[in-house]
Amino acid sequence: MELRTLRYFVAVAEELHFGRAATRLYMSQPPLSRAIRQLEADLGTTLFVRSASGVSLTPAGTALLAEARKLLTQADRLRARVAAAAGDTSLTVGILGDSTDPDISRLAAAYRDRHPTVEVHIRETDLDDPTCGLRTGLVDVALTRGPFNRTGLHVHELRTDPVGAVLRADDPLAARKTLTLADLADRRWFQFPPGTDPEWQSYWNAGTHRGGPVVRAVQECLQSVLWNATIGLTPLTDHNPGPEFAVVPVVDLPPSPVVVAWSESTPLALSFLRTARAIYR
Amino acid sequence: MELRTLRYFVAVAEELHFGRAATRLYMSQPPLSRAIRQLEADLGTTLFVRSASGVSLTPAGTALLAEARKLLTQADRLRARVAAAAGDTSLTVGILGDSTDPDISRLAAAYRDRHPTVEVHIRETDLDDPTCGLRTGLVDVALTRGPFNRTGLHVHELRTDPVGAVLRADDPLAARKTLTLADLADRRWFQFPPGTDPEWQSYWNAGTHRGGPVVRAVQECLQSVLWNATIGLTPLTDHNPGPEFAVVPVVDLPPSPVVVAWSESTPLALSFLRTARAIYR
DNA sequence: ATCGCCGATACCCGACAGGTATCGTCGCAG
DNA sequence: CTGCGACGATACCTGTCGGGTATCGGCGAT
Repeated sequence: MELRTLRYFVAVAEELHFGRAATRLYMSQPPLSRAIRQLEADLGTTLFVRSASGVSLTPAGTALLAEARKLLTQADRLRARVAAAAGDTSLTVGILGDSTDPDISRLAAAYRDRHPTVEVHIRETDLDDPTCGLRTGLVDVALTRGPFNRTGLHVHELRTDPVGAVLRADDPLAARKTLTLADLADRRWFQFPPGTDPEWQSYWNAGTHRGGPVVRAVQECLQSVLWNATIGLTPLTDHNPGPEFAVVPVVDLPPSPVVVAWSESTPLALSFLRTARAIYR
Repeated sequence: MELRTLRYFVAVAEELHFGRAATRLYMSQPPLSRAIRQLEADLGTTLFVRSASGVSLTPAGTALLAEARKLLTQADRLRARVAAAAGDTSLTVGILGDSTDPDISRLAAAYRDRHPTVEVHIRETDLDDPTCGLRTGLVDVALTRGPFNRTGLHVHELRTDPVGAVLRADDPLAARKTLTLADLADRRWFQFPPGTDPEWQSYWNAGTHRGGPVVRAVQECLQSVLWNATIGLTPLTDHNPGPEFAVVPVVDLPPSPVVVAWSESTPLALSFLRTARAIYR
């Protein structure tokens, strides 16, 4: 019997529906069903009555619901007490300005939830510094994208996304299902400001130097796509930039990694890494 | 943060020594160290000060010790409440008379601990019924050895032990490191009473019928070794039968499985299986 | 200076928690 | 009564993680 299992149980007991509970828990239904069965085996008792007309609680299930809620809130209190005893502290997180990833808000919520007394400062940075100020000590931990020069930094890869080109919706290439670099060879790309990390710069310009406007932020990049014949590149997530744009996968670009980076392995930095891994699982 | 991790933490905090805590938890030291580090990362705080002169608690660790103890006792209470709501019930466990396995007492302790309100009945059975009365409904679940006729039964294998021959300490073969069936060909073996499960009988007589005394229990078998030139077979565990005997591995006998068997998959039977698997891990 | 204790590290492996695809069953509508 | 949709269960695959053994490194004691 673990706390995770009890959280699963509470979700099912509140929804009285395995599918909805699974959605709420950001997981699929079969492992949830299995976990509940295991909990039943663990406690030696049936907790739910599964019938075609729905799911309901047995007496033991009702008792468990009350007890599990108490236990889980006490577990939350435990976190708070330990954090208080550790002395309140603060953590500065750098994120890239382009991060429109919906998971980020989930991560922020989860981290504040697990570490309520830690003062979290968010620092958004321009596109020219993928380390978000890690080296200059401006931030303790960065949630960003690779690749960049990682000497002296710890880096953990969370996920990789394929990369696509951002085009105006009326661009002749916008209807294509996929693109290659050759299709984009005659377009102007954007440039990074001087001083930008070379690995990063080379990655987003696909290896060669392209004459185009200098951009510092995603918005500038998009504007540049709208007003010039400029190419924008963006990771392909399920987030869409807007109806006036089309995003088409570029098949011969390597995928772009989402990473957590930090320079000092303090417990707080590691705790951020930990919840990030849990969210991006 | 899971309950298991907190139990680990409490053990280390009480012993202030990773090695001793690991022993107490029936595990080895490295995974314990790792689990504590993960807990520290999870909470975002250092919990122990590791120095060559010993391990001590940080303020956060001290706070966690108190809180974790409370949480764990409440978790135990939760089990009890759910069991009470489920209505008290009873479970009859059959074990083979020969089970001198030290894990069995640990299993019994763990099961009573996890299911305090379940009335557990133990029924020891003779060597002639490896199912311990499962088929006749005398027991709900059996902790026994294979192989036996398993039609209509659910069987889960916990472990397999190699098999050895029990000899008098002054037997000429007693000094050997290993034996083969050929070495034992001229000895008399024991016989099982009529009605014994055929698979079981064939296994412990290594396939052929051997003329020898009929035995019903391990003690009879050992007496027979002492007083006749009879061969006894026994699984090789770290338990020793006594100084007047020698146990020598027989290399050409298949190993003997320790199993849990049950006929009705009731929650209580499954709960017994679950704790057995946890103990015999 | 060396030895020994003890926690950390490195590495391996089996178990398990997660996923997708599909099934079985029951209620309901036509 | 038959087809269909909803929903939990089952089957199966895969990556992660919790367990193990072997070994290292650092500090204290003799």
